[in-house]
Amino acid sequence: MLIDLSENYHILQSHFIDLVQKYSGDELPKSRKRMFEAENSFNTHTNDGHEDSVLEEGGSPKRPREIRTNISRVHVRVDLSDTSLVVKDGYHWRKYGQKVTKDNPSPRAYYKCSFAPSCQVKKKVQRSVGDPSILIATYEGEHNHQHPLNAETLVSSAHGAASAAFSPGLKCFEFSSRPKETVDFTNHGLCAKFQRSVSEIGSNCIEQLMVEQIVSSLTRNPSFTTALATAISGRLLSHDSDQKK
DNA sequence: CGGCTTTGACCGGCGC
DNA sequence: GCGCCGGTCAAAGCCG
Repeated sequence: MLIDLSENYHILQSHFIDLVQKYSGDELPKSRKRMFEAENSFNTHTNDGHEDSVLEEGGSPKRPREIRTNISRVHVRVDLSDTSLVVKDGYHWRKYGQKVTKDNPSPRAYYKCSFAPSCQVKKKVQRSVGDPSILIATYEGEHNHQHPLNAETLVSSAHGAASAAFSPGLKCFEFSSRPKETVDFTNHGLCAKFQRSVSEIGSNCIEQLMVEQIVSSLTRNPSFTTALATAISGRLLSHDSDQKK
């Protein structure tokens, strides 16, 4: 399992590097290119917790900027008449700003997690330029507390995009890498219903992406690998002692 | 009264 | 150095 996890991680990493190289040319407008690079640099740290950026390896060494972690994006379909920039994901957010950005006529709202004072997770919510009925929520960082509504679910252990995917109240989740694939979360019930929704859509691709997201999240989490290694070694030790008996 | 939203001001990074 | 722009701050206002 560990080998599989590790291989999947490296496959994902090489795919990502390919994408970065593909889009690092002059195809994007300068402002968007900058945004693209900044956002991707947040996603390119290694699974041992170091913040080495793939872009920094090949790019300019100057700019020892703050590198934020665990960027994930959630797309939520809302009523067009609903002008509030609110994405209900179960967490408690405090709005601290709103701004109209250059590349989008609809304002962008800025939120901080207010459930725990020490939690530094931020969220940006803005309507999609192409489809105003879709709200794009960008999450930065990871919560250092359990989910307020369903601490018993995967949410408390999965990170980043995966935790966003399992958050309750979402009407729709969209993988950032595949903008056209959406999963209906209108009904409550989380994982079981999520799996049912996936099968209803009949797309193995979505399931595969989900698995990849979770694998990526778990392999990034050092405590998960430590716990897994401890569990395996404990099981082997007990198996040894059983055999000796 | 406390928590939240609104909104103009301010700050810092980046390109020219 | 200057201007643009995204992100953040903080005072004022709103609401339960």
